[in-house]
Amino acid sequence: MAKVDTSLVAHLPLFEGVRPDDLEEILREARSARYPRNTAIFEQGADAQSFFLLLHGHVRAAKTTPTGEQIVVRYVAPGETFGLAMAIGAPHYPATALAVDDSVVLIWPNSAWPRLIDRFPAIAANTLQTVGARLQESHTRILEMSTQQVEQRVAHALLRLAKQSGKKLDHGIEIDFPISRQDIAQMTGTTLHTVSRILSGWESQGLVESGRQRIILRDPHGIVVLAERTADGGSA
Amino acid sequence: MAKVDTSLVAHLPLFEGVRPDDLEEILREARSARYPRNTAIFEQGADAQSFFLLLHGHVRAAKTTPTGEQIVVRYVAPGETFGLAMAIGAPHYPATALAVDDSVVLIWPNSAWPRLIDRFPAIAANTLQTVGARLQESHTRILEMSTQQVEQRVAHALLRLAKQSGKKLDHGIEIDFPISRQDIAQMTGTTLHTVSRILSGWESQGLVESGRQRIILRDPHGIVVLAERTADGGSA
DNA sequence: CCTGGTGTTTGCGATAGCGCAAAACCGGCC
DNA sequence: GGCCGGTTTTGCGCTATCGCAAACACCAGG
Repeated sequence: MAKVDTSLVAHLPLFEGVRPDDLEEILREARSARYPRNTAIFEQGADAQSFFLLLHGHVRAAKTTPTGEQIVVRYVAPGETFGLAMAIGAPHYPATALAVDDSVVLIWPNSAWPRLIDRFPAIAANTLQTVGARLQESHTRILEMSTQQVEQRVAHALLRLAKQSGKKLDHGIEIDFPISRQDIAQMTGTTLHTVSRILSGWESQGLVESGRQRIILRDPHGIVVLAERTADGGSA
Repeated sequence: MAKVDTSLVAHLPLFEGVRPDDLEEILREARSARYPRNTAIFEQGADAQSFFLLLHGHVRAAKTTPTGEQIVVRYVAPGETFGLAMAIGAPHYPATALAVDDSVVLIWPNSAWPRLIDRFPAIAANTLQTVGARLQESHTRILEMSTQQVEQRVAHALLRLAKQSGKKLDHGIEIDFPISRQDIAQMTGTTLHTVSRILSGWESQGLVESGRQRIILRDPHGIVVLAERTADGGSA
């Protein structure tokens, strides 16, 4: 197994405040693995045995109900951790992680966690911050679902994706991994049909350009405007 | 200011793994305060200067949109922490905290936080667990809002409240603080009108008994059944 | 080049729940 | 004991969005 260069990960929030030689020790406890597109990294409900740091690619974390409906909890971008079940005291993974693109991850056994935070308290503090940030995002999402209509929610979702994983183009921003109408529906609490209708509408207004599992924001600012619309159409 | 007896708080999750004499030192850094019913403890957007531990009473954390709509993020029960903005790296409180009942809290200045987690790493770990638990709850809530209809969401909300803050009665469980239809609407992403209709319906079926800011679950099991209903009425 | 399969578009009816409005209720305060 | 303000109840029309169904488009593989 190839050794991971510390310089690749030293700047990540997770390791802020960790000394370089400590970092080397930390990385020695991890192994790396590659997951091809559309393979599962772990399944919801499985015993949580490891936690992960995404190096390359994109991972979708999704939760499934007993009746089979799914929601997307989040998309993981390179540099972010996921599968932190142990850190937050859960014995099982609360969601399923799927590589939506060929992905490379670092994997630590859960048994390493107590030792890590004991020796490097900064890691606990950093993790607390990122989990806290995710909590805030969740609350924002709940707020949106409670108070906004579908079109605005979709707009917000796309803007967040563009910010997190957007590739700047000559004219516009492309979301940098395969994402379907269904995925967006599962992020915003609606159906793929409604998402499709909305995107079609936006496309005819030149706001976006999209196709099979591919979305380009041609007019990000226009989408921001949509996202912030109060609710009254405003079409004089 | 009266000194806080360590035995009152020693068993709380926050202090798990902290030695009794350390605990005393920790408590010395806090002051306590009393907030009468319906007074604000802090406002959304204000500089986060302190974090809190609720000793008695009940606190509602709510988020407001720019346009004035509100959602209830959670109800804080005695023994729980709130206002952890600093711990999660936020310079401002992301929500407003209101004492919904006469409440007593311990208050630490944020400046104490770095020192605390430095000297007592268990506190960081414990906080990570509770924040993680809240994150999971948020995800569950998002899942519910995405996949269930209003009646089921209200059922789930009441059950959670009953579990967290229910007072056992001879026959039924009473939610132990004043809560209005509007509050429940803001927890479930609906309107007070719809909540009122639902509770009226349940009342006529003997499932609940309720009045002004007061709810008693007379048949908790019946509500569980409702909460788990797939969606098809089933009235054949 | 053809074919299968997944993802997308679109039409059309059905409806859960909203939004507004008005009335009834309730509890505490003066 | 009566008044006042917040809370709750209820009616009624409306509409955003779902749900189903069918037709399409596109990519990958053979």
